[in-house]
Amino acid sequence: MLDPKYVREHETEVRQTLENCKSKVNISLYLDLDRRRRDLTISVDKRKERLNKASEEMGRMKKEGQDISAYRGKLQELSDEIKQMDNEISAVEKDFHELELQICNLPDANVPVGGEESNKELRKVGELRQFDFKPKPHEELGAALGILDFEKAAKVSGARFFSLWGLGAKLERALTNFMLDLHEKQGYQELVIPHLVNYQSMEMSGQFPKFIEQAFATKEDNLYLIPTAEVSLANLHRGETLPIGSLPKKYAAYTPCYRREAGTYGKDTKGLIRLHQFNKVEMFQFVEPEKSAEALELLVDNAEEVLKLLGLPYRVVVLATGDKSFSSVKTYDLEVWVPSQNTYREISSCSNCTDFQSRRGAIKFKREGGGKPELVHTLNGSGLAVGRTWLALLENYQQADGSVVIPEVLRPYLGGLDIIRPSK
RNA sequence: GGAGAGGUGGCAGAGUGGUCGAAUGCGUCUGACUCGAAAUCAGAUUUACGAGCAAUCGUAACGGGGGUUCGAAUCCCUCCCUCUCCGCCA
Repeated sequence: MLDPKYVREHETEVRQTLENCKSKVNISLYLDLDRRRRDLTISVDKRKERLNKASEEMGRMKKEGQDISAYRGKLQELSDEIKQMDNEISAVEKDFHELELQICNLPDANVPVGGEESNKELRKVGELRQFDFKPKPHEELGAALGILDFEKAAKVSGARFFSLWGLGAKLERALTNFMLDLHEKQGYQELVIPHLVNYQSMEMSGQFPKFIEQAFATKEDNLYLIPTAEVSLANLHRGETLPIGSLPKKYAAYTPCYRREAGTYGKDTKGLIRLHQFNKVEMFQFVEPEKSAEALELLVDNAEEVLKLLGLPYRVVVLATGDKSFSSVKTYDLEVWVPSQNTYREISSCSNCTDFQSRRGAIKFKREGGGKPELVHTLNGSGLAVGRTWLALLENYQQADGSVVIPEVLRPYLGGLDIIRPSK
């Protein structure tokens, strides 16, 4: 959510930046509703003042023992008028709020303008391995190794679900533990948090109302399965004023993520790339406003560290205005090399949401010398999507015979195992 | 799932129709006293929106929403949440 005052005072700039995001929000209507809301408030407040004064007077008279029965009902008309105006204001505010929820965060000035095609690669890290055989896709490798099975998962749940077996499951757990341990060293507190959240939480983090069709929902309880731990983490401090000394707050949590993937029929139908349920380790930060830009760079660094230690080649991309996340001012994607597809695929997304989420969730802090509470800035980043890490590892570390070498850093998490071989 | 209790300011805790945005205590901050500190004394101490250059003023908020009334923290309806006991359960 944007600051209405800011939109009011920077109309031209807001219009331009939203245009760059291909946001179709009617800013004229927004400003008009904002104006009406304020005009109505001014005139109803004047009436309320009159009513309050008169009511107080009656209270005083009654206390002095005077008979006020003659006045009873005299203020009815004014009271009714106020009620009517309040209703009108509510209606205007409802429209305004509905509109304001559709506006994405304004992109940072140095974010490239345009759609997906304008995303800008910043750097490539790690050597691409030269295979002396044709690298197999992970779904083939996994199936042959007996550690990955989509058919059985489909029997249980349907398309876009997976199951891991034996060392495959252990590898998933090893990766998760490795990531969480690393993030702890990087200063993140490990949390376990709800996977089912209420509407308000989805709205606060920016999922709703725009992406409501992408969420799995429970019919009876009005709860939603999280598409990312970001939702739960962002909402932990909703409505709180955090002590300045407690910032920055850095959290890491491992959760499954659930996505309906509506509108992606036919895309990435094979393998672990796109699923209704996958595991992810997520990092989240609450920071002081002036520190969020730098915090984003460090956050990306923290995510990159996982890939570096695992020895997986990747590249860093800054997303263009039309491709960045709805709530963010700037988003970096980390893309891991997938040999069988001969391309890089997203494995982490790191965003600075500035005060966009904290405004929706009223998350504030107070500065040292006192003063008004200010909104904190929030940042989120995957560290990493575990399933995609699993597949990248299989593909990048495969050998001609179909076995997979385990990177050094992961071996302690697998009881010293150095290679996954086909079971006989 | 059954029965009951309760949700008030940073915390504790009064307040059952009328100057109640809210007693009191604790905490916090400022000042006095002190070489300094403790103790003591005095004062201050919510947030949002709006008007104003500003001082300031207005409105709203006692879990959320609705109702009764000139007037609601207080009465009524409804939803949510928390706690206790019983049952069930990983």
